[in-house]
Amino acid sequence: MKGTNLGELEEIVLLVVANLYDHAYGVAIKLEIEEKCQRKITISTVHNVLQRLQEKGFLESRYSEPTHERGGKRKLLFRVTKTGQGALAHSRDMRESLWRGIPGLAFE
Amino acid sequence: MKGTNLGELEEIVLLVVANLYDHAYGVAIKLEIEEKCQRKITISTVHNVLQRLQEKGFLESRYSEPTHERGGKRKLLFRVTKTGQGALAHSRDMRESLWRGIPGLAFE
DNA sequence: ATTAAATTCGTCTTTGTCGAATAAATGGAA
DNA sequence: TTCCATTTATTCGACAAAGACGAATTTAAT
Repeated sequence: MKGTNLGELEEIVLLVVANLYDHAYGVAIKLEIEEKCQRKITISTVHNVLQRLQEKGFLESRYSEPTHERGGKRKLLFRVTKTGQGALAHSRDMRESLWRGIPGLAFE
Repeated sequence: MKGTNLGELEEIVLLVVANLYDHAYGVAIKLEIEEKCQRKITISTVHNVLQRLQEKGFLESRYSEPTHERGGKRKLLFRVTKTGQGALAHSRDMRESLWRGIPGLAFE
């Protein structure tokens, strides 16, 4: 499977990065996941996934300037690549088609 | 994550079982995945996932009668439980809300 | 017996998860 | 003004869960 597919958490992280647009970095992503997905997650888990997604070519990153505040070191900002957008769309389309194929009786 | 969450493949298998309604067993599920998801998968992978989904309470199973054909041994037929339906719906709703939250600029 | 359809077993890779270590910036105290 | 405690962030190292496959086993028909 290596490289091509999106894991369950990987997909969520990708979507959340897109949601945060210009402000997607570790802590913000962690908080957004916990709020929008009702799910606890640690910051190291988030960073781990971010790194793998970048290696797969689904994310790219750049450093921000340090912020003028206590401990405000530079952040690693992420953005979804075209490839990443494609993977997300593919995954969504596939699932939508599966949902459409479910006969009424199956869920009664 | 154990028990509660749906892995990427687990979700697909669950949806495919729902698609196949009364005819969901190993081989049929494998073929349906390959056709609908454009993705190669072996029969043992399918069975492995089916078993895990059953242990999690998302699937239930029963044996069919042997079919009257060469080597036609009884099939293990699967059906999505109420719990499974709930997990699928939850997963879908969460992703839909994330998609809605993506600002136009993010994907330009 | 041989062949065919199906499921189970054992093993390995990839993803998911976390705690602890490290890095960089600020604000005070000596 | 130099150091150190504190704060915000990322990286490292280890392990658990999920994904994947080949080989073995079971059961039925020829």
